[in-house]
Amino acid sequence: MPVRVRFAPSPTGLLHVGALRDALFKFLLAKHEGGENILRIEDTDRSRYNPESEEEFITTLKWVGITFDEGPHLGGPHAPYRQSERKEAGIYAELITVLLDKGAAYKAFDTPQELDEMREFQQLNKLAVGYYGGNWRDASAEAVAAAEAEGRPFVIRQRIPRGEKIVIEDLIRGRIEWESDTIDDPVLIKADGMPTYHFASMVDDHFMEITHIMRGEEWISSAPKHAALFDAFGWPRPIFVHCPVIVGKDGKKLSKRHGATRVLDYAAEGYLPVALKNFIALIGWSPGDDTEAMTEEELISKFRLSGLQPSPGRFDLDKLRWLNGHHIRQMSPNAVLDELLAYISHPFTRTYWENFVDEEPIPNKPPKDGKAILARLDRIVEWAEKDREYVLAALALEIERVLTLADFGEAVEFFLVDAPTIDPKAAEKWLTQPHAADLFAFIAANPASGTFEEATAHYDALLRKYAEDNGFEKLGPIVHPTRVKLTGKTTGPGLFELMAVLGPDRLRERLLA
RNA sequence: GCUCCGGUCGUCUAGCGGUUAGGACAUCGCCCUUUCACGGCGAAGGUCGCGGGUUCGAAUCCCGUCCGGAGUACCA
Repeated sequence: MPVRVRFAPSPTGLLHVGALRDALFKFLLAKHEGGENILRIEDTDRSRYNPESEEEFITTLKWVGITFDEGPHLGGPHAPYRQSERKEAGIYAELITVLLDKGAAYKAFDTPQELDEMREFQQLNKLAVGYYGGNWRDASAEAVAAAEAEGRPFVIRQRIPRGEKIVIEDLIRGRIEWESDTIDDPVLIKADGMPTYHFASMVDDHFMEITHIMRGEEWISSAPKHAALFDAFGWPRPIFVHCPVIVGKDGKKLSKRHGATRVLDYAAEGYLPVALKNFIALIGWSPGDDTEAMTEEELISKFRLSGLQPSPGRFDLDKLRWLNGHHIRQMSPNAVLDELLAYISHPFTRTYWENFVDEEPIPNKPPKDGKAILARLDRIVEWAEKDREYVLAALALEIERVLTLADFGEAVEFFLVDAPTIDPKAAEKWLTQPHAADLFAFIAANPASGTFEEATAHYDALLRKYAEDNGFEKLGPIVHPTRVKLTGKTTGPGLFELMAVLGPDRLRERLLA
């Protein structure tokens, strides 16, 4: 039987990294097993419904490269893929009748106030809080009929069996069991006629032939209800896989309060989809050996359910940054430029930086200025149009000293301006050297020609010759002033390479300025 | 309160009865070198939450305990 899994988000807001990990594991499993990955929208809560949310999901998933075989945007043999539409189609109404007829569900007419009082009483008496029968589980048919005749609003609850053990076999955690008496009777159909997750999701999983219910561990508590529901219908139970969650720095469930949890924010900050996938996959999963940096193909070929781990993991931004740098370094300058151009023009990159407020500026440094970051990136676009080869050469020199796509803006800036902004401290130290003017004139008078390699070798030899002729034992006093004059900075690519890329004209112009 | 899940260097992890407890990020040092990176090498960092067992032998199995987390909605 082919593996079939589903990513079933509730369209209430943004797609955050926790949900992404959930989606990623399923995607990887489906790909690895040659199975199917299904997208289903669980929009049964009308009060929390957010119409922009579904688009956010589709955009994010597309950016990150998680694909589906069936879904609302794709169609498929089990359409519709939105629960609100499935409700309209009468799927749940029909099935709840089956349950009612079997006695596996019952109507409950409790008012909200009654429910509140019940919980208050339970709390006061240190009892388990929940609906363990209430007034309606064992109500007579007459009482139910009378309440219904009065037109009183009701919900339909699942009649959890009593006095039994409910056992599930979780693929990651093994056997988990509950006394059924500790499981409360969940609402299956709300007063507005909409099904709850507990009902709609299980029904859909059954009819969509889902083989593995993969979800976050926060669902373990409701697993016995779900198992009991499958049993009540007489349906075979799918395999339960309760994945560990990703938690924030404080060890609590990751939420919007922890800052950048929106996946598209990572896109906007210049993280590569492959790096994000690689990183996210490594929280809670490991290939079993020591490999960590993986391409998407490797991720797919190495992904096994048995590599899943039970304990929650923390989100370590440093490691993401390292991995992102690693993946950037795997790319050719050409591929980097294409990626960069796409990145810079993405609407979410632009809105992110335009509205960026640096909430945690690095001490002693000015806060990050989003608009300035965008301006630098735009310079790359501009130059790529008029001189792609030049930009490519500049990128090639910076690839190994960059962690995100956004970093390229600053890294490459000095190549793309008429005159570099000189760091005052660097100028004070190196441009005040007595031999500086003479040195610069000497270099300007001896331009290189030929290929990049030849030019690099030329400047290498040239500066060494200057050092020798003028009695400098070390190259530092020659190299540093030149670097500051040409780039405005004390750090950056090898000086000779950078000179070769700038070329004789720009060199002369900057040196003699 | 009740129910369940989890617990190996700061962080992510390997480990499945016999390992000097391995790797990665971060940190520090050295090498490379014109700087910054990259890369290479190395160091520091873990009494495997704790306490009992079982065993010749336990991070690994059992019991207890502590701590952390989740659920406890007509949300998912």
